[in-house]
Amino acid sequence: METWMAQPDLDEIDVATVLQALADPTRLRIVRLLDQVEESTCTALDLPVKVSTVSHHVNILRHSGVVSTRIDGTARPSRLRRDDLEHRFPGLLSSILAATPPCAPEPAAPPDRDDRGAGPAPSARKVV
Amino acid sequence: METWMAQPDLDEIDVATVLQALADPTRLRIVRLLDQVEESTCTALDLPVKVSTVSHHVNILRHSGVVSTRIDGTARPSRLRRDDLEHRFPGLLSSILAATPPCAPEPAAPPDRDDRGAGPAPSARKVV
DNA sequence: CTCTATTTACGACGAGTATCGTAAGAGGAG
DNA sequence: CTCCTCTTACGATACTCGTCGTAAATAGAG
Repeated sequence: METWMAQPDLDEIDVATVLQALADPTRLRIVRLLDQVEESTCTALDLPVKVSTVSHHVNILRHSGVVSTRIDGTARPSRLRRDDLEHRFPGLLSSILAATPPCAPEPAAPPDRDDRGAGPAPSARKVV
Repeated sequence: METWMAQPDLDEIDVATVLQALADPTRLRIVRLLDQVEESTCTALDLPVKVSTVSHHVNILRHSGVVSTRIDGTARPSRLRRDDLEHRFPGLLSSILAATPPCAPEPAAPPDRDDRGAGPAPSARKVV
């Protein structure tokens, strides 16, 4: 039987907390990496910060409900809670991952350019 | 001809900047209010902070690309850039607004400090 | 048992920022 | 014109938080 670390239940996930968790660049990068490798430990993640800092960020991501962490001996591999987040906030995580250019290998065609319908066009208006 | 304040162009909107803008509770509340009233000035928004602070937050929201501000005499009514955001990050803003109840109580984050718990598997994920 | 590798808890420090009060522009009313 | 309201720019302050180094806890290997 696999053991997991404590994490918020599905209906306990707060959108404000999730946004706060995803607001940090390092944490957003962790989410991007986990989107690619599916599962990884703190030391395996290639990040420009120390491992203790990575552990701190993964904790925040888990407490916010973004990732879940499994206990495997001394290792703590984490993965994205894709289905949970998609069920709770449909389209949120997917749009964030799709819109992230730096490490995204362009999986599919970018969003079609349907020439905005009613959006403000700053260039066509007087801007102060 | 309407005059608008400077704002980032559609393809200049960065998802990390947007997430950082939406991470603040006061700004998220502003977004919620603008979702209901469609357009409002800083003084008209009912918020527990001073007007100068509201203006500061609206500036951040505009620079991140979340809202656009019109110049109407001395007034500066702002509104959500719904179509732009939907076009750039499909499903992001809508999922956030859908997950945020209009009169939601302040989410006091429960101090779930049970990190090393190695507790039972989360009920949402049945593990072996 | 000892030894080592992995992870996290704990302070501590520094940068970023949310908030405020005040004051200065800007535009409408009289 | 003057007066008033709305908005924002500017410091100043307090506080959150991202980062680090160190140490403790855990589990596997020898």
